[in-house]
Amino acid sequence: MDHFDRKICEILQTDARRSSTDVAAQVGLSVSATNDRIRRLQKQGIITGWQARLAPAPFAAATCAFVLLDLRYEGEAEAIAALSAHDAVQELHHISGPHSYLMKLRLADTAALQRFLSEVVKPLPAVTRTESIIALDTAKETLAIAVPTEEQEDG
Amino acid sequence: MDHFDRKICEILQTDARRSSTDVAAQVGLSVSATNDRIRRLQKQGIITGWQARLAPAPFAAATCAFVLLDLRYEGEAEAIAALSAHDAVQELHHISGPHSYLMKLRLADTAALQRFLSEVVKPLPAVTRTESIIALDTAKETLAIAVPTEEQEDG
DNA sequence: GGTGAAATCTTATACAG
DNA sequence: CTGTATAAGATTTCACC
Repeated sequence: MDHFDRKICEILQTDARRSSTDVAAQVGLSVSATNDRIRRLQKQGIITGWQARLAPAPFAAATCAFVLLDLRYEGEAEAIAALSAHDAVQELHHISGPHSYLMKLRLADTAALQRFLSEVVKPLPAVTRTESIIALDTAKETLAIAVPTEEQEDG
Repeated sequence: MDHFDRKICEILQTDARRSSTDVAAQVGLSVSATNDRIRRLQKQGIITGWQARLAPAPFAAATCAFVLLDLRYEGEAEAIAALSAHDAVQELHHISGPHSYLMKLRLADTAALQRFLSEVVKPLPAVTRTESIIALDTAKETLAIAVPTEEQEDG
């Protein structure tokens, strides 16, 4: 993980379809060295995947909601596995504070949220309570992380 | 937006680097038709971007936190713009319920969170109160949305 | 580690059917 | 939309530093 790797990651995070020729020119390495590094970054698990971002609206996923979950210990693992398997569930975090988990959902509308809660979440025996928060508007939504330009003590 | 478009989106959401030849073979169209569709999907704003997913740990972004923000109306827009500009801020949603906004952060550690709150969030005049939630463990984290196989009344 | 160039493979464009 | 042809461009491989 040197300066070149970070620059490659930064470029590909923004535009995964940039050609190696292009990336090579921007980072100041040869095409073959750049390709080697991209392959190595994938193998090391630093680049974990390549995805096209899709607009939610055309796929009936315009409504974003967060659900705070209270869980009892018995059945917790099963509940988390079941929820993670749903493709309406975009995020599922075990959290600090009074609630157990925070779940982010993408659904067609509030009716679909109601259906998801009553048909998927409520039937899980571990779930004792839920608290839903609707996202009225989203100012920012990305998985991109900051790629520092200077060296760090990680990786 | 027909069956072919949805299948193309589904494939590219999972692997943005799949070659057109590959995608064409999987959806059952010619390479030229597939390329035309990919270009059209981008132009229509259905495919909004291409990104490499990066592992947070090697970039000192291993800590994920959610911050509930209470804002007063004056200066709200400026505060949201300022927070959105930060690359530690991955998500920023205007939400229903007692709090105004929900913000998702990725930072090196809790010390960095403390610094972000005191140096970036607290100085914003619109912010009246914050409540931080630390993600102890993340079971699922994706921006992928469900691509229904059947026709829908959207787009 | 890196380079550069040839060989191979992929993609883009255009057009006939 | 399919299929083909051609041109442009990308990737891989390899000899060499």
